[in-house]
Amino acid sequence: MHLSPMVQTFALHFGEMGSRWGISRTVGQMYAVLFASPEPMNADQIVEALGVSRSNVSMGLKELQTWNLVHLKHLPDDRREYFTTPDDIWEIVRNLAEERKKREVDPTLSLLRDVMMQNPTSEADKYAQARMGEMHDLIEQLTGWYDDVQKLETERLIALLTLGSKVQKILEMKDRLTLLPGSKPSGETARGRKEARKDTA
Amino acid sequence: MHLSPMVQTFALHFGEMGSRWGISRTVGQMYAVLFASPEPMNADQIVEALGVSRSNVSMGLKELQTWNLVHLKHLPDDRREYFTTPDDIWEIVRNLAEERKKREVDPTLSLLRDVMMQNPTSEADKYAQARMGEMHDLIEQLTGWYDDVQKLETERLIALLTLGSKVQKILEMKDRLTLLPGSKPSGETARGRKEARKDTA
DNA sequence: CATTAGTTTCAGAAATTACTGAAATTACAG
DNA sequence: CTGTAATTTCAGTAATTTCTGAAACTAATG
Repeated sequence: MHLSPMVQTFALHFGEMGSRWGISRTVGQMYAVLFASPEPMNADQIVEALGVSRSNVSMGLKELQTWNLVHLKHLPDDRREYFTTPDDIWEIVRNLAEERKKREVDPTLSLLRDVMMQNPTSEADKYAQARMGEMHDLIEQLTGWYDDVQKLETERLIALLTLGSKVQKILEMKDRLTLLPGSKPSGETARGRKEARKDTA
Repeated sequence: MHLSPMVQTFALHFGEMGSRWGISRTVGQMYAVLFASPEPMNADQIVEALGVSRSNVSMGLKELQTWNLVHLKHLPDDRREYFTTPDDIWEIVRNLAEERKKREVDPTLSLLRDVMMQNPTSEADKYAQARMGEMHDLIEQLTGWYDDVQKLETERLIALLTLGSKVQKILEMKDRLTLLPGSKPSGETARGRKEARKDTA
């Protein structure tokens, strides 16, 4: 590995983490190196940096591209391909979430929906089905929130996260205010959803 | 596999998903079976259900326990150990998140903090360090939100998620109201954070 | 259109991870 | 204690995943 100690530490750790999240160690390291590099890098520079085979880098880059985690660049008077990571780190998180949703969450939801259509052949199956219904609803709840929030610009998203559960306080406050003209309390929407669940189960 | 077609479908899919998230196929299947079972199950029942070796189940159960994903039960007049998954499915998500945070996020934060203390030996390192700083801040932002929200009871959490980005609307509304007495707009906290970032970079 | 730089593919090798059966351990009952 | 049921450990094997080098492909260059 021809890397400064700092980047090396980072790359090794990131590779380790990658391997716990379904990405191979080397691909994780490759991403770390690209992420930390001030300039776009070509495949040979990555080979140089990590001491792995050229073909391995080629495959890794291909994988990173399918995850939308790197951008392809071309430098003038150089026909090699250069790669970078997005400048806005939140974009990275968004792309990652988007891709995992597409690959893992959506198929799971679809399978759970299918199962909900079948009719159970035993008491145990009936229970299993109800349980899967719970899981289906939970995933929908989470992805619904995600879809909603995903659209926000980085600035707004950060504001929302910083707020965290303090929203509750503001909601109460809003309730106190809006209750005056006799409108519905804001907990309503959530409770409505919960009730819907029971019909399905 | 001695399972109803419904649970079998579920278990196979869940095993597949598990393997993409750093859990072995079999452990994923084991969890699916436990999750879908109306009654607590003992190790031999899982062996029976999935057709894997007894020792494999033993190890799998141990792993699930280290993740806090199963509860141990004892039935009267039976000294075998029985296992269940929590009734509240949100508890499962919480435990999972908690454990992953402990194992992956916290060490990463700690490493990033260490790197921030070092002094860079080159321009490239300087950039790398700034980049890691961005990552550090992002993770802290996310885990801060998580820590905050994690404490909420299931009901409240669902309400919050259902609200999603609509909070923004309410914030604006709140701003309009609280601006009257001349107090600060609520975007403040987030923007303050962002500025802090730049000092570090 | 031949040469060459750059990239990808792919079959087999290497490394890692998962699984098994046998032996060891634990923990309870008589 | 002794015997037995339940569980765990672990060394070896099987299966899977990752990685490599050689060959094939692609496309720009003179």
